[in-house]
Amino acid sequence: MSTQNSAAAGRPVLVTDVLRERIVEGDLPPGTPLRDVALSAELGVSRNTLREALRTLHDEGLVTQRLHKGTAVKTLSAEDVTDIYIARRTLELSAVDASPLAPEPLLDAMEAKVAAAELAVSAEAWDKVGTASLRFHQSLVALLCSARLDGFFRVTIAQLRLAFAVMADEGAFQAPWVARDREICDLVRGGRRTDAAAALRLYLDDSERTVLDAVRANSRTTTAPKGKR
Amino acid sequence: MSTQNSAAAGRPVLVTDVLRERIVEGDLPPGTPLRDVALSAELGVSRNTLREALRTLHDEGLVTQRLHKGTAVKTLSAEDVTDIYIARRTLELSAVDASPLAPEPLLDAMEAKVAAAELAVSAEAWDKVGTASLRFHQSLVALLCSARLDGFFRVTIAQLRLAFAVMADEGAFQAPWVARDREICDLVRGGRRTDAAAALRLYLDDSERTVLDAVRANSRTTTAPKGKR
DNA sequence: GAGCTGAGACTGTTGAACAATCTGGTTGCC
DNA sequence: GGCAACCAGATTGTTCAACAGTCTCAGCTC
Repeated sequence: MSTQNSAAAGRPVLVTDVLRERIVEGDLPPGTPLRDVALSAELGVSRNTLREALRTLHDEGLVTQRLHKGTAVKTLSAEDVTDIYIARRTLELSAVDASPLAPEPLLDAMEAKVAAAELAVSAEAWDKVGTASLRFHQSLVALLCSARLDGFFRVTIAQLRLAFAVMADEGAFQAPWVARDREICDLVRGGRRTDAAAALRLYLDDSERTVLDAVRANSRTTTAPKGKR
Repeated sequence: MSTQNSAAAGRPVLVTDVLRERIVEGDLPPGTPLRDVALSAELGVSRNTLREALRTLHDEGLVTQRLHKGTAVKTLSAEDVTDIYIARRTLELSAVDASPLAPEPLLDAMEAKVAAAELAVSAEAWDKVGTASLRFHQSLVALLCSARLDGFFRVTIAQLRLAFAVMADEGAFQAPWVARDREICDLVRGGRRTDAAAALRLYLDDSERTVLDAVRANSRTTTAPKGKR
């Protein structure tokens, strides 16, 4: 039902998309080895095409490749998380700073993302909330009007989802984040740049702490007690 | 003497490096078609390996790939240039802002890059000056202490060099930029963040204007007068 | 029980093959 | 003579089968 064959028969870009989806959705948890013979058979493409897809995912930082040891879904280290949050602070705070110059449609799009996240919360679709919230932050960065920064941020956020995948996302526990998204969004729309930046900075600090705790807890359970592999 | 064969026989990562070097150094000017059969023979690798290298370069934005039309060295548009300079402003200005928190060795490294650029100027090695100056800006972004931002900036700068490659880099014409690099570097080291940011902003504005003019002039000469392909 | 050895599995890379598509020139028609 | 259809060569996208190099682990020896 989940791992159907010939799901992506055809273009290699589709294979890449399928694998990326499975990875960021947590279907393939961090550490999972991606063996090309098995995967190429499962997806109905040749080994060469699959290897091209894996290389793209490697360039995006979603998998690790070691010579003659193959490919595996990347396990985020604590250093990775702090690195990612430096990038988030840099881009998102710059975006808030540049928000007065942003074209109106982009601000509308940003507001729409917050509304979507709030909708997911009220519908108690907890598995969708995290993604919806990240979409808001993506649309925040979009205020900078740089396709390159957008692309970089998208990849970075995808990597961050690797950490989310190992977190126990226990329902209503996520709702407060969306409320803070709304607060930041409204401050930006109201032109209160300094306040928005302050709120965003606190948000990112708290978020980083949460993710770091989860990653550290996960690294302990997967290395110390059980010598798995 | 220049296009030797078996120059990169071996690993595909080496093939990628060789091609990237040739592209950013202007050896392969923008628009040059990269035909895989010819290139794979020239570099002494198989077509499959070469195609993997081309895919990586595509992910880095150095070449364009269109279905059934193959790969060609990317020609930077005016939109690309403004996009790149938005990214430069975002990252470099953030770096200046974060410079008080940067570890001392990174500040030393930054100063060393400026010194290297000045050395190239006094040696009148004009072909090296542009690269040396960009290395200073790379080391400036390094103050942010994020490997991901470093990598993104490296790729972005490599794309910018596509524009440099089509510019007539006529010698001493480049020296003033290095002097301004020195000014910015000293302001950063002196802890005068605001002044450094102002100087950097003016620098980037002027630089963007120069590159934009060159790109626009180039696009006119390659489309309007001569219907060259 | 520690260290060596060999078999099997997997990866990295190659070369050849084939279908789909693009390009440029030629042919035929008006 | 001009224009459209068309055909052939070239190039790309993708697949397949093969082989050498490397890693892993079980079994053997001491």
